[in-house]
Amino acid sequence: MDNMGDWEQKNLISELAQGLELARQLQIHLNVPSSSHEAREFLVEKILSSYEKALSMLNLSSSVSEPQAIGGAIRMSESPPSLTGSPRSEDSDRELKDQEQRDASRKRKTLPRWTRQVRVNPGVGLEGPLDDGFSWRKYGQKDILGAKYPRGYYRCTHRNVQGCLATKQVQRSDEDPNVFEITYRGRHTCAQASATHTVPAPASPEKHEPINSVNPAPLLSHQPQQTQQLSQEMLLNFREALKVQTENLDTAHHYQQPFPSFGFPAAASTSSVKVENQVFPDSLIDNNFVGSFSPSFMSPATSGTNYFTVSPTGVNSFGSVHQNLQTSESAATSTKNSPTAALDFPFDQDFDPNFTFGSSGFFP
DNA sequence: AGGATTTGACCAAA
DNA sequence: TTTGGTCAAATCCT
Repeated sequence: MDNMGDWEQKNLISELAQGLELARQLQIHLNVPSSSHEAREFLVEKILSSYEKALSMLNLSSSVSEPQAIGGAIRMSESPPSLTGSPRSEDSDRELKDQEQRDASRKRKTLPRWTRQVRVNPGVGLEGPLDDGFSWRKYGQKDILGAKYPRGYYRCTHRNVQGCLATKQVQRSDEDPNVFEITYRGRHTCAQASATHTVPAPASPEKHEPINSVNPAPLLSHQPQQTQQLSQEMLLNFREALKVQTENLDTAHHYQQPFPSFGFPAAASTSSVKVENQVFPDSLIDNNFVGSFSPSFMSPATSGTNYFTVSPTGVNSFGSVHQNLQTSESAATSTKNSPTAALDFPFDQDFDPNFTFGSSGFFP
């Protein structure tokens, strides 16, 4: 991206101003014994997210790793240029196939990737699918050598139409089935992403997605097409349920990457996110506390790990109930429901906070 | 009917 | 040659 647009600049200023205001509020709260711990926590989170968001804005405006890759070296071969989304013809398809694959490979190398680990608490039933605001479509599943569970591959639903190259891989941990490693690649360039950031669309409260694929019972039903944003109400609830504990707040040095989106299991009571490859801003949880819808960022865990826990209560707030638990482990390739759960999270979309958690069969 | 998911095959990187 | 990632036809679900 080039320069920051006016609106971006305004957003940045507004974000910083908000952070300031929140800090003041926090100060007030600190002096008021009656103020609840939770309220303070919210404020802290909100502040962190405001600043993180501001940083990311700055970062995005100057850095471009992904976009560049996309537009430059990589070229979009994906789909036909047409934005209509019309499927390409078979013939041309064939012809393009080779090249596309090659390009894809190149992309593989070029696009930034980052991994997060999300822990889901089994306790509650399941997770509902939360949407991160992005729509993901599963395009493959593969058994990975040495891994107990298959890895699910997801790409942005708008790939063909808008050339959005964002993809993610969801791998359930062998050791702890409640932990999912989500690897994101590429930043969302689709309208959805931008739309999200700018204006949080009203989300449809129901976007629940089935979360897992591995459940014995195919319950899922909804598809990821959902809309992306959570309603404010949901966000609030969610937020309340979430507690972010940041261990390292260094904000990292760079927020260069887009945020991954990960889905969150609804049921999860707790989830921890860890950024492994560098620098990502991790932010995450948004707090909608003050009305801003902006997603918030958690702290980047630079080296650390960010955990965010979702209390069961929170889960309930989402209300999504998908109980699809499958245990599919063995089924290596069978994925049943896709996890595309997108949660619209309050994550910032600017960053691409997409968080979708696809669960492909992960939950027990 | 349209769109998403499943799943075996294909391809490239390691 | 092996393994991971993607494609795409078949199938499933709304």
